[in-house]
Amino acid sequence: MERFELIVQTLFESNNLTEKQRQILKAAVQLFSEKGYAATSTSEIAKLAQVAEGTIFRHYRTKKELLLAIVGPFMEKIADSYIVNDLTNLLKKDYQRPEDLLSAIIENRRDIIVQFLPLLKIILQELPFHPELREHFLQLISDNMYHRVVEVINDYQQKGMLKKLPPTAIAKFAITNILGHLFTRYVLFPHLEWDDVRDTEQLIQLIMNGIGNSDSKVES
Amino acid sequence: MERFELIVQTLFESNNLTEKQRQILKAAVQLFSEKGYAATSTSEIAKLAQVAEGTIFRHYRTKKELLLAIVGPFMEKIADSYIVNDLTNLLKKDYQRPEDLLSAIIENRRDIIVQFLPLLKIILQELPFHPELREHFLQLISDNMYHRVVEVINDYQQKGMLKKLPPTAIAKFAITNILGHLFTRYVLFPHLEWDDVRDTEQLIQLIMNGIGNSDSKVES
DNA sequence: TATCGAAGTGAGTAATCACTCATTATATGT
DNA sequence: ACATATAATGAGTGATTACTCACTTCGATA
Repeated sequence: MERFELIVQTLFESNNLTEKQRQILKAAVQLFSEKGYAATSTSEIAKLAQVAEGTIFRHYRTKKELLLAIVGPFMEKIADSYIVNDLTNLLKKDYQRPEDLLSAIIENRRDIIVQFLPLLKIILQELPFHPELREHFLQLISDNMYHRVVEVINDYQQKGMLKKLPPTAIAKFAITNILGHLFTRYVLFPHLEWDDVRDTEQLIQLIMNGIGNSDSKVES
Repeated sequence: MERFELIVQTLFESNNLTEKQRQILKAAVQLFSEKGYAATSTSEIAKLAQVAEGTIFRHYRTKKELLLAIVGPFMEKIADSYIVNDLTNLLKKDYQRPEDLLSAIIENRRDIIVQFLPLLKIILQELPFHPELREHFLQLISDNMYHRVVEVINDYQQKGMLKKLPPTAIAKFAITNILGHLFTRYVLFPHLEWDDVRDTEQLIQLIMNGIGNSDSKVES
């Protein structure tokens, strides 16, 4: 199954969509991610979806509603189920060393980014221009993820495995490095040659040096 | 002087522009950064610049040429003079401790980002859709900055102040953290309350823990 | 098989798009 | 003051935009 089809299917599996509706969503995801929302016309979408232009407006009253019909469910479903649940599962496994948890998180995040890259590009592109999207996004993070992360960090700190810095600073540092790495790897320079195994190991080591307690430091 | 005027003046000080031309560039920078390039019409630009729409096309044959007339000089002048020269000056000062150099770089980068935020937003927005811009950008970095950075890292490593990791890994780690921090600080969540002094100190400490040699480690 | 609501169509809408061009205003050098 | 060039204009261009609507097709149920 091709890329955009997989995205639409994963994202709208619960909804029962018409064949034409799925084609519209698929075409919209592709064109929005390739050309940007504003630079994509509804006639283009209709043409690529092999659908009359009127069919688009039967299901989505405006072009923006089509965008929200794609981005909204992604942020709710994916950001909610994938990210939160998967992260929770990761945290539940009670990795003995924080670096093991880090490693699991990175691999998990890598899969999501690779699979949903086009959707992430759309969101990154449109977030600055739609304040309601930004707030929705922020709320998802602060409501669901923030407390869990702080909890886990506290836990590791009490076990003496993390420096006694403010948990928010540790979280921000780790997230910045993980997302920064994955962003440069898959968004900025995906065509460069990468040694993923080595890079990941190096990244974890650097992060752990930053936040880990010296007593249990990893030897180079 | 207002924000966009300052940007245009700084960027085109050497060129002798007509008053109308400066108004056009100023309006274009504002609208492109606020609404995005594709979502901004030439009639809007003309209206905001208080200029006939034809005047725009007297100076710039197409809308895209207007975009390149803004983004190109920024990348050449600013990225070349500001970033490269300032960084070179920073490096020349031979900061004894790498954390002092880091601190200076962060403050320097902060000023640039704050001053040219609208232009940076335009570039971040349009980079994915203009391969020639991306290559130009990449070349500027790899040609001018890469070697200098590696040199400095080597220097500090030989003085025993940095871990003997590959200089590229150290550079990537430091850059990721600095840009990641400034990005979240000024682009993602500029409206949140920040304690810049404390945050910067904390960031430097975390970075130094990651790459600094344990012998000369900063005590918490 | 008849019925009926939903799905799909495509020609048509006014508005707006980037861009042109003949004309007018302004600046400069002599 | 005059000539010449450049800057600026704004009405006008065809193409394209998001979107509408009267109509046809489809599919399930009775």
